[in-house]
Amino acid sequence: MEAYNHGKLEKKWQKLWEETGAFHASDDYTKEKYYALIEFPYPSGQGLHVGHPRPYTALDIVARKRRMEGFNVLYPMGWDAFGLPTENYAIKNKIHPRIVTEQNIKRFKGQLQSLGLSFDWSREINTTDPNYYKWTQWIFIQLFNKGLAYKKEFPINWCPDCKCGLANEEVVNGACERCGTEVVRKVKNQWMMRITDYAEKLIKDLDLVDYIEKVKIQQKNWIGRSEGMEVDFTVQGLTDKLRVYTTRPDTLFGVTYMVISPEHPILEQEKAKINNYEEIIAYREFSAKKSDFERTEMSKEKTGLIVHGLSAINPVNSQEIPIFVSDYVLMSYGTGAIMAVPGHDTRDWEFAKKFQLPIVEVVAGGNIADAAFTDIETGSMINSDFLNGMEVTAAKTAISDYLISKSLGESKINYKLRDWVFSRQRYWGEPIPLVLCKKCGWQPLPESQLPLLLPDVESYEPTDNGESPLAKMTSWVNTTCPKCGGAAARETDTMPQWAGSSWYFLRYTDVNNDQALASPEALAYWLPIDWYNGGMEHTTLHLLYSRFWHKFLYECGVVPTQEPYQKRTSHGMIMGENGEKMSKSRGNVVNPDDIVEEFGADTLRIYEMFIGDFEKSVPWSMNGVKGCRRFLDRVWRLQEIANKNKGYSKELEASVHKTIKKVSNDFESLKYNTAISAMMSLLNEFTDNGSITTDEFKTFLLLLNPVAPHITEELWEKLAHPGYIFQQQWPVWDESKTIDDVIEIGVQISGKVRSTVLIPRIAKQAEAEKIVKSDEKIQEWIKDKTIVKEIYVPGKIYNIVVK
RNA sequence: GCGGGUGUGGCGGAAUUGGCAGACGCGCUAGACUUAGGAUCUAGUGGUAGUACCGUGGGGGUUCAAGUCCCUUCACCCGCACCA
Repeated sequence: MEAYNHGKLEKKWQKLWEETGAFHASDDYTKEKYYALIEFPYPSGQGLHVGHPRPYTALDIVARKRRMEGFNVLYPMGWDAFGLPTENYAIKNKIHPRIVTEQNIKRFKGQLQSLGLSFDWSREINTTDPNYYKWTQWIFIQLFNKGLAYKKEFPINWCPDCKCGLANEEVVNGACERCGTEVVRKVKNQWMMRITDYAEKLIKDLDLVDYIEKVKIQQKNWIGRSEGMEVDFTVQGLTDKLRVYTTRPDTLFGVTYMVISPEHPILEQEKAKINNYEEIIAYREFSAKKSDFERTEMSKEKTGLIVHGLSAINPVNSQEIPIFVSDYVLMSYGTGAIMAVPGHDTRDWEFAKKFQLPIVEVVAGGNIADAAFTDIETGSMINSDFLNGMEVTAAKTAISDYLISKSLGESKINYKLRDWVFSRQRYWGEPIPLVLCKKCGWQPLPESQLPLLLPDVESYEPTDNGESPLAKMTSWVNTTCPKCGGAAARETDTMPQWAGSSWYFLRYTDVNNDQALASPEALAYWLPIDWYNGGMEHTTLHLLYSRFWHKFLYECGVVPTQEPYQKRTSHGMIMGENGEKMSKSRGNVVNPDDIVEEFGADTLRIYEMFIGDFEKSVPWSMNGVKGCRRFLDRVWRLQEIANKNKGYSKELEASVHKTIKKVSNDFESLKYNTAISAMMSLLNEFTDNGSITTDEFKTFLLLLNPVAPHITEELWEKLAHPGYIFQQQWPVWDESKTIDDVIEIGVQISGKVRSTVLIPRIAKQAEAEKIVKSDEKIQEWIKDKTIVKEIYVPGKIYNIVVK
């Protein structure tokens, strides 16, 4: 028997798969389809990380199994190639980002192909390809035409190092997600996406899909829906009311002051009446200078000051109350003004303590001298006139009805979700296909002028004044208005990286279409994506953005489904051997190329699937890799004990059927580790048995094939089975054969296992009792004891309680 | 602070409805074969003081029976963070 030469054999089969187009999805729309998708990678300069193959292999297993089950499978791959790291690298090394991207993709693709992943490479896409981003631009124009893309003066998160604006989602702990620099506020004129219009649908339609629960919860938390009321407070001497948002209208009688945000417009409007206006402006500037991080840090200590000259009237008890300015009230949420109920809101309580404001108890049940009582489950209303004695929920309804009937307020739903800042002042992104005409305003390019190509520039370095590098290209910027033909200027900001990834899964269905982003037939056939796997870090960014675009395209009649992804799962990270995150600086990075070279792709694939719970982070283990290689060596040596007999032998039949069942089920439910352990166990039985039939060997190879496609293909060929293994049928199990007639059950004495007995699975109480009591050990245990009770659970346990 | 999650051998991890805790793999120990072994094979491997007892973060409870259910408590991880 020749040795298991993984290098030679893996290349051989990869070449054959490629030449025969083995994994190309068919355009035969009459077959039952299956669309499996993994998040396409950003082709970074570092090359593939051992974390990448984990999800790719997991869905490769599903894709390969589905093909064997007769489905027409689409399992595509592409490149999310716009983005900052490439641009930064290009600037540093004076190479055009396009060249850098090409090089990186070449490397990534070679690495992925060496893993034997069954991607349909004929459908490869690249977000930086003009034929692709033509449609990204086209979608942008549709959004613009429907008023969902708009330009706005907006204080954005600005990274002084990247010289670029960031979306809220890209700011982590007040620092830039990419480079870690502290983010500052900067007011800029930005393109925005009205994702907030879809807030309700983005929450509600989670009911239509099968996502792992934590993804749904995170999305809901991020959108942050809250139900409450807007209530009008009269300001002394003004006709305009001061409107607040509250989720606790029931505590209205406990309001002892109001707080408005330092940016609240009333301050500007009524500055004549405000005696300490200068002081307030100084406070506003002080707050504005604080970074997000400082704001968070300082949350322990409330700051602010009273607005002299303005006071408000509580609409339910006509009490006059002071108005304060404080930056704990945000202009960007609700109305930028709150009614303060220090007795029942922690922040108001802290503020009231600091400024020695009265604290009134309106919900009995807590101790408001020590802390605000915020519980809404227990407690009843006091000091609240007609609400007294009611439970909180009842009081909410009563006060709402009252306020609405008196036109003092109205019900209101608020969301934490903000509109999506869509502009980037960077070169390496999709140009925004709009021009600004002095006469006609912002005008979209006609479709015939798409794609609007990213021009070659002399220098693509970001500018210090915060403008895109494209702004320097006057010959490109100056153009004519598509509407009136007059002089106009192009938008010079580019789109964020999230743009290209918000719809890429649509393009895979019909990659070469130049009439539409994909044909309606292709979309109708392939959508929705049956199984989408990706990282948890994309739950609030990519997943939300792409669902938003998809919903928009659904309303435009472009796509046939409300939701893009039917099922979403998520994988855990692979950590370094020392349990820390893999990074160059920690020196614990494992390069997949080295593993493929030394042990083979099949070993790497098995290892990454066997390493642990797919959803959890796990440390890398070189010894674990070796163990998986040993397993494949033993699989290879099965040749030595294979005989020519057909069918399953009596000794192994039950185990084979059980293993088919376990592996089939586990592959469907993210339990790749136990599927592999089941195959290892079967292999152990095979070797213990000393001989296996052709059919036992065949079944084993078929089960292993999705995980270890190369070695199984080779052994299939060596055994002279007809065809290729990837064309075979997935094995089926006979349920009746998985059930043993005689089983071993534990026998307990007073709840402790003292012996085991072999017993017919369907044995009745009397029969079981006879078998159990003839067991020597048990006889010893029950000797001289009184049997109090006997419990027999067929197939499980026999318990004798003695005294 | 809020939301979500996790605690099981030396390590990664298994354990349908409560029903033999530790599958499978690593590591370790002994032996075999070897000039040699980081190869392969065989046997063993939760702890302890060897027929027993103790063991699933800690404490309490329900039950004939608890890793699994209930109460309580601790530790760690992830996400959000003044969202009224």
